[in-house]
Amino acid sequence: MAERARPAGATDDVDAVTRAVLTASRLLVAVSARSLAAAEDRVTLPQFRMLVVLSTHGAVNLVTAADLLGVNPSTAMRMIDRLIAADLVSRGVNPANRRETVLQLTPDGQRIVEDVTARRRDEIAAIVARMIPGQREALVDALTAFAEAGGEPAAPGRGPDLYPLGWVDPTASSA
Amino acid sequence: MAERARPAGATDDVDAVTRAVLTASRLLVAVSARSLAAAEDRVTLPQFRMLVVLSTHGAVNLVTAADLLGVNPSTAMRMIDRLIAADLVSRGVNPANRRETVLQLTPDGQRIVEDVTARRRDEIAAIVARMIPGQREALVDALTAFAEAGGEPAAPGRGPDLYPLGWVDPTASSA
DNA sequence: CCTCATCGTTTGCATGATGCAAAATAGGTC
DNA sequence: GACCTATTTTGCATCATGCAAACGATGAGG
Repeated sequence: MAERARPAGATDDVDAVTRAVLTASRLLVAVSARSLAAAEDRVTLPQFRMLVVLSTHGAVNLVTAADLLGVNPSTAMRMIDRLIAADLVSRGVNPANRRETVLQLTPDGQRIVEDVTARRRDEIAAIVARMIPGQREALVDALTAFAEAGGEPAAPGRGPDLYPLGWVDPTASSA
Repeated sequence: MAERARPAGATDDVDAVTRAVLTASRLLVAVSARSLAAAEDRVTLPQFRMLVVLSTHGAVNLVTAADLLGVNPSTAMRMIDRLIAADLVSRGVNPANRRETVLQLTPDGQRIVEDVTARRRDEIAAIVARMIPGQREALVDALTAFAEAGGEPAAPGRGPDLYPLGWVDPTASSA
């Protein structure tokens, strides 16, 4: 819609950028999928997402974890059961409020998240390293402008950089 | 790994770009998630992925669809059953080879894919439209260089532009 | 023609993810 | 102590998933 409603000049402009964004998007998804692949024989994708949530938000109770994940508490409940059985998550009782549980990653669970995260960072860094320095600077500026236009907080070094991690791409398989 | 093994100068450079890429990545996932939301009360996410496959690859048989989706034929089988029940996909018999089926989108199925695709394009176009023209050009160049460094084919106008469409973001919900 | 290996589809079985609704449990109020 | 609320847990139903086996159609040799 947005592009169709304009004279040809501005249209082609926005359209070209959109196409470039979509292509880059495809690459990013492919990178993430590869990073994830390593962990997929230990946990399912939803389980990994739960690990990410616990990794970024530390000790939380069940409803909070469910909210952060955007799923029903009952779903989170059974997922946690399985993760505990796999020794990736621990469940304790909040001494201040005995009706709440306290969920936390075990060292094993922490390590899985770190491994995938590191792998993804490395893959992106490797791609970036193949660009010439001038392109790198330009990319930072361009992406920063894009993220700002899209209203995405620039995500400063907030810990171990966990972001859009844990997706599935429908078309990546067809590539 | 890749960054840790270098002196500080080059490291910070690559690191800054990596961070920018990850931020942009998060935005792109958020955009896709929003585009998908509209369709999620009609089909599940795996079902939508199947629709995308059928939309891009036209009439295919079951094993092909399963391969494109990266799932077991039995999984694809039952998914197709449900999509047929919802009148989003049709199943016929290949007259040339009666042991093969021919799967195709119904008009309804086609429309769902088109709606989500259009919504996503529009959202990205809207973001791009908020950037100043100079930034837009720079973004195209930068992303093109990035995609090339990552070995992603620049995806020319190959039809209705279907790409990384249909993911799930573990951290998007926590934003 | 009949038989057999093969390919594509389908079904059986088991596990995980998911949501809604209801039960059980713990905390706080009057 | 009765009552309301928040949290966890369980019951039930549906979808997604893979592996293995059964079924059905093709095509090649005999």
